[in-house]
Amino acid sequence: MNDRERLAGIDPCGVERASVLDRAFYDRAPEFVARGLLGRHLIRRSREGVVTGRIVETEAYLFREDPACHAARGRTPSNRAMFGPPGHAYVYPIHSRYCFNVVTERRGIGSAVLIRAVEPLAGVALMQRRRRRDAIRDLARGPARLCEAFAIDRRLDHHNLTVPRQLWIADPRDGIPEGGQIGCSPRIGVTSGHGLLLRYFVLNNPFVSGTRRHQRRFTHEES
DNA sequence: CTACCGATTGACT
DNA sequence: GTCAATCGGTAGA
Repeated sequence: MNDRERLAGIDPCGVERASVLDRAFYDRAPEFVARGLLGRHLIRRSREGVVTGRIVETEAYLFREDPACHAARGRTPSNRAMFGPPGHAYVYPIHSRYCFNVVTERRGIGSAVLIRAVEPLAGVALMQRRRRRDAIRDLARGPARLCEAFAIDRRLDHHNLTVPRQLWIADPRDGIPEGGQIGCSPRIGVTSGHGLLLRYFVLNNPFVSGTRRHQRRFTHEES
């Protein structure tokens, strides 16, 4: 980056550095990060082109008293990124696919936020090619579909999301209904920790995953 | 080494 | 709604 670019706040890719979510954003409890990510834009730049999507569904995974969290039984070679610095990616394989998380809280605390769905914005044709599917609603509705559409795999495990390179999340929010009300429910697919309401989603957004049953809003009074 | 399993998806009734 | 494919990670012999 030369001085002119530095002064303009522009990196060599032409992206405004100020628009990228920074370390401080991720260095908080995962419940806050999960809610705060709704409405932000996920951006993936690769040799094939650029794709972007609005984050509409997330899930928090807690370091303590959360049996569904991959860090619950300590460090393993596979979950190492979870214990690393906040704002880095934790990408792990499941059922021969991938899921993408952002690491939260300080180094040594194994917590993260799973990005479950985005609403496609730019690069729809590229996403359709990667997914071998035309229906826009199904391009990134679900964590593994999202990874396929955005070409996210284990090579991006540990990737630093706080610089605008390959994969990052932009600061501006949009697409949240008036009043800022968001949905809250148990997490999808987990075999434990069902009493925890750690899934967050944009209400009435058709790009949120799950069936109609999953779109029901829970309150903290019910189990 | 083998056995088991999952934060999923897509096809099908 | 149901169900099976699929394979890396993990635990245990």
